[in-house]
Amino acid sequence: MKRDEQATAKKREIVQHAFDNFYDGGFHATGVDTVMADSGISKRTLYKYFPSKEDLIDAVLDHYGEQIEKTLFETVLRSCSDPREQILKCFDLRRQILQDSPLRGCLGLKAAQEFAGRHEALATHGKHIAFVVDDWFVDACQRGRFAQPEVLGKQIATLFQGAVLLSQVYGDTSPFDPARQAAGTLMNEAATLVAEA
Amino acid sequence: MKRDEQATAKKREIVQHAFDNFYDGGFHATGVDTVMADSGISKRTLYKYFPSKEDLIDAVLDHYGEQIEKTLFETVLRSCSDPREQILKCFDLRRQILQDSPLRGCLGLKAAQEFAGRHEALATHGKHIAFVVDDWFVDACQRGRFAQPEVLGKQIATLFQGAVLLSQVYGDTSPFDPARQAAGTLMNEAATLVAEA
DNA sequence: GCTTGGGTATACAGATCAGTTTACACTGTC
DNA sequence: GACAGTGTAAACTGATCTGTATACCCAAGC
Repeated sequence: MKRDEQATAKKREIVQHAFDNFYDGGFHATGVDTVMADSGISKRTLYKYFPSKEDLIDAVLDHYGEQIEKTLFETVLRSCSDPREQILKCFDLRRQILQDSPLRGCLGLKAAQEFAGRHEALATHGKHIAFVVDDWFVDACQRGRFAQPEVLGKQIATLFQGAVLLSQVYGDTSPFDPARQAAGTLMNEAATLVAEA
Repeated sequence: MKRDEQATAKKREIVQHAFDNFYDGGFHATGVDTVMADSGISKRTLYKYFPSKEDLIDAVLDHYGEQIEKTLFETVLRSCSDPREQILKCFDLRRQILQDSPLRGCLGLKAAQEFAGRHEALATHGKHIAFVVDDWFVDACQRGRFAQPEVLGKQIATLFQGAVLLSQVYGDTSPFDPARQAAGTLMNEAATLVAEA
């Protein structure tokens, strides 16, 4: 393996471990030593790739954002073309991703919570992911030609984020059942309104 | 003022300040020194009333739980008798409580997030408040004789908690608008199902 | 008026954590 | 085979945080 390939591979590996460590233990409460021990790398190497803990957290949030955008939304867009089905599939796929570790919630919101008023750059980075989710559902509702797509999109996004959150509280993904069903009901209602008009 | 009265008053005062400090800054990231400085008390006094930071956090969570149960739910129950109106009023009142500081989210969920896998007692205490919210909405839906009250109650609770959460992200309480509206739509639908049966 | 409980101020111990530095080992390239 | 780049291991600095201990102050109650 070439030097630069090795470097990016190592970097990815560190981010992957840090991702799990921060996700499970929180950003403040998890020390860089934990990440080091878990990744099996020395402190010097860690600080070579990531000049500060802040940089590492930033990379972890990027990784999470990509997971949401690529693994969730892009997969859903490829799987079917009907916006209504896409929205419901979003609930199913998010639930599946969360299945193995339902206690973790949303890392973006976790960052937004922990860094609010303390480190605005990282808080904003975390919030950005929540905005992406909101926007995606609004966009899907517009493509589906529902009545009041902005309102409906935000309603579904609220159900979606609420289900992720409550999965953390309940320790399982059962909150996705009523949330997904509610999304369906709201879409039916919005479709009826359009048909009547 | 008698000694014991003074003592409980002082304790309440400390809890009130600690409540704001932890709410704004997080439990891990906020030191007892911050609480001391903000309350204007010495470290010795703090540790006389609360033998450890854990005890202080526990008292703060109790305070928050009481605020939710008394200031929110009991007030709503007194204000009107129709369960449907009570549920909608819940959204309005929660929004009003959050109005001055919409960035804070739910303290119970904050505790559940921060202490998950690190301090189970406090994590459970935080989660308990979320369960209370869930149960209250399910109970209200049962009193309202809606179809599938358990499902509807959990759907409304998901919207409610999601709105609190997204208010934090958006920095204002605007997410309550679509969430409240969605709760109304879902209740209409459930009432129609009952009427048809 | 003296004691006693409650208070402040502050220094301190012990732990933890971010980040730096030093010393040393391995490996691909010329 | 020398060398530069990359890695580990580990000691160390300085800051921060929880919790304790010491010394002193004030006001209520007998």
